[in-house]
Amino acid sequence: MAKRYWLLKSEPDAYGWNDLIKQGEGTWDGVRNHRAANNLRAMAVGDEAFFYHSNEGREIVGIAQVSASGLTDPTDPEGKWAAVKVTPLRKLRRPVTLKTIKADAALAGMELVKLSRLSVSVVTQEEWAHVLELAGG
DNA sequence: GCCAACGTTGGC
DNA sequence: GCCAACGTTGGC
Repeated sequence: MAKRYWLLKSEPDAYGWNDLIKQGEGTWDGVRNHRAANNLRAMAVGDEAFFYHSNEGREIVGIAQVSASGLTDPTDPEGKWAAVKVTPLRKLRRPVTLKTIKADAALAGMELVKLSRLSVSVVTQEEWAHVLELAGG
């Protein structure tokens, strides 16, 4: 299957891009929303994901790559929820803010915009390419 | 700090 | 099974 694209949201206070850089690899767990969990389960190794800072910054700061998929959430005692591992791929030349995304007609349909509380969302190939353009490549 | 959106819970 | 109440998230 072709590579797919995602967006991972995190509060920089709790776990930011710099934390991912520092650790080299991060486990994406603790997701307790069914739609977000479904997205997690759909991820495959090699897929790429925007790393978005919520609350503080409110911008896409970098790109992460899925390094392990289909894991069971280690923070879930019942083992029902999913998790993946990601590694930092690269930082964006220019962060792309939520404001910019909302103001851009080509990105108005993003799951991030439509379901603002979703912590793991889908990014289409077109949206991915467009955000990269805004980021200066 | 406020509030809208959404999910979950619990009474019926 | 419906729906009101409540809690949480996250943008502003």
